[in-house]
Amino acid sequence: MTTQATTLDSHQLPLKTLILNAARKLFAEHGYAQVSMRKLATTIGYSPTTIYHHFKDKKELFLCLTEETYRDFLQAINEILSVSKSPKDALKDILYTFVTMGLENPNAYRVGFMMETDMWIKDGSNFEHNPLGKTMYDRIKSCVKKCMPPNSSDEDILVTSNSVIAAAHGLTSLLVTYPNFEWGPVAKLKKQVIDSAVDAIV
Amino acid sequence: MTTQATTLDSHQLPLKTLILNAARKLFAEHGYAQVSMRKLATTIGYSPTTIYHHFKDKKELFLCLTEETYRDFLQAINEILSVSKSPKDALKDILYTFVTMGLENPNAYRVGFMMETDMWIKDGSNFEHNPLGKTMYDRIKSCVKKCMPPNSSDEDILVTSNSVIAAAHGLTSLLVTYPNFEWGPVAKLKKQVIDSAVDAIV
DNA sequence: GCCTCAGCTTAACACTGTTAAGTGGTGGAG
DNA sequence: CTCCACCACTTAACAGTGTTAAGCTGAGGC
Repeated sequence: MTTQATTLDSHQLPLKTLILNAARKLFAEHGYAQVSMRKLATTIGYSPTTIYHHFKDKKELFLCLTEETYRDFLQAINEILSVSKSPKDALKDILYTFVTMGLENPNAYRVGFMMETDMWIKDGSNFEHNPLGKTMYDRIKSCVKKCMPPNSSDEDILVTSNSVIAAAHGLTSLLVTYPNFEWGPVAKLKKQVIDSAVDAIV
Repeated sequence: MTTQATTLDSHQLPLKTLILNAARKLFAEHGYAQVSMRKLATTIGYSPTTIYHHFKDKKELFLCLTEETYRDFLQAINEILSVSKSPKDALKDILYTFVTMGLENPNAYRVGFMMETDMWIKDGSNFEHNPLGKTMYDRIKSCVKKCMPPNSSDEDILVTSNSVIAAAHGLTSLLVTYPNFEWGPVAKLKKQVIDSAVDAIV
């Protein structure tokens, strides 16, 4: 560990982050399935096997990028929450930022929120299993709670929170999946989707 | 064409539909990437090459199934519209059915509405390029239009229609992607998402 | 009986993720 | 200075993928 760091730092850059940077770029440009370990290896100028010395397999490499996505989203949410506003305004802000960040970084969004990793990665590693992902979800939920009457049941809070998230996610995933469709003015769309979801809260 | 039909009908079943049936089942069970042409071939008792005599490649096979999905959804929508109701009730019905059908047939939904086929299938074959998919979309849009004031602008109609669709799609895709997450009572969730989206229409 | 031809198969190509085994050079010990 | 250990890295291979060129086979028409 320490020896590795010294050896590599003296040269240029930890190989692990070099791999991650290249992978992020390639995945974002071509998509997960289109990037082979060999291609990734040649773009960084190493043999394929070298990657396997830093990541168990292609999935783990992919999950490292997922982790980063969750971290970014969570940080954005925390920043919004740190600036005190009315709960509804904060919630709208969060959702708006969520959608905006997703559209700015479509591949990160896909990786973090649109891939049923359980299907191919047996040991479950979705947002629901990731601490950062879960924290993110809980932040939104507790913000929704603050928008609701104090005597609301847990079930109502859960359902309302999930409804609001579903609306925001629906918009983002549609725009990310079909970017060329005639969606109309995106800003208006964002506003309408988020407002109608949040304003529907009793 | 005709000779093929006679030859095969005399035996049992057109090979093409036999392939489609097997593929639909396998894709639904294991997912697109997990089903190889060889596996598909062995389950129907033929050599892999035989499949290529009926479908240009794996993508085309996949797109045939997509087509079926759109057909099913469109038919359901048409049936709802044929029973005359208030536009808002019809719209809610349509969205509710849309979500329900998606949850009942997750893999068909994924195939039809969650895969950015443009990314891997160059000659564009998403719902936006598919006549049935487009018709489906237009049916919903015209139903939304009927829910709005008669003097609404085209842009408003477009945005409102897309907002409503985003909400329904968001819920469906979330439940399909993360079926094991604690979503709360699904029926309630469906109702809340759809009602708040539709009732937000001015 | 022979020819045609459709339906199907065999065998191969170029790729994929992944790993066992090996290489080469640098750092430290004697 | 020599030798050894170790570690970053590579080569070569395995088993699997989508796909296709070429060949087989057996039934129908002349």
